[in-house]
Amino acid sequence: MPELPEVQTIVNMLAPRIVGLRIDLVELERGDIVTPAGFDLRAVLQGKVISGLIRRGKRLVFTLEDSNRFYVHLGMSGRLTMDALGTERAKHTHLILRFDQFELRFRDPRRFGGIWWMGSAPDDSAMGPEPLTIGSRELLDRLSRTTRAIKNSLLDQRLIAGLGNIYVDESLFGAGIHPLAPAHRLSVEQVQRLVRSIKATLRKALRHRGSTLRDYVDAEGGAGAFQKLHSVYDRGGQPCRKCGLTIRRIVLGGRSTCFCPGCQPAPKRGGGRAKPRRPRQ
DNA sequence: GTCCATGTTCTTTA
DNA sequence: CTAAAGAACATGGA
Repeated sequence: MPELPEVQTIVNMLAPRIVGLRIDLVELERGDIVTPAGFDLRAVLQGKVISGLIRRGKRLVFTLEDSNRFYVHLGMSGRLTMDALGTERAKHTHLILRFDQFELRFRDPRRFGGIWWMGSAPDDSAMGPEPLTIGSRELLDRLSRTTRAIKNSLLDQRLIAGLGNIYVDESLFGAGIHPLAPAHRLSVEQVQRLVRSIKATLRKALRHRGSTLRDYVDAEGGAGAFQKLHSVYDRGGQPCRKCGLTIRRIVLGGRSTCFCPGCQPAPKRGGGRAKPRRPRQ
């Protein structure tokens, strides 16, 4: 469900409210949402002060006063909301952090999300660079190493972190690039347009507090509004807002993919740039 | 009953 | 061996 704009919206609302607060009580209703398995979250969280909250990719990374960290990933159906004490807890609420004036609830019916304990170790995850600050040179370099379709490449969090199905489709539309175009065959100009489109798309989505298609809500339970402005995502069969042709929906890597056949012409066969560089050992 | 869903990871195939 | 494609995970809504 939540991609970079949705996760950032939650962080923006949450951080000023919880940084500096002490976790008075930890209630873990389902232990199996915690990684590593069997880890005693209450033992390391209860009584601690939260000293920081940032977004990295699609993760919400919490720092404690003792420099230990953990992150929440919302998966497909996860929600992280601030709720009044004593109010009814919705089904599938798996973790509650109680503060003095309210509580933070993690709810996730499908349980693709969860809590990951990071401890104090440096972040050695293989996550790719942030899309809002990546340079076109760096993206070009990364794309040049894979023959996969650009759509699949941009969904790979190790290549670039934070984009999901919605914002990849929207960004490719903005750049006029067909989702099936092989990543390593994109021209320098195409990658420059792509980086500009990714940043413009994400910034605009952030201004509208993300996209709500079914599950996403912000930290106060409110919906986003960017779904009303989507150019292609979830618009298969409808007319393109730019050229009027019918938006097409195909399946790529098991994910629905929407694009405009007029604005995003099919990739040329052959030609293009050199073969992908084999990573040197 | 069927199909589909904003994501990630493990397994299988080439 | 590696890279890429496919399947699996769990629940709910149309």
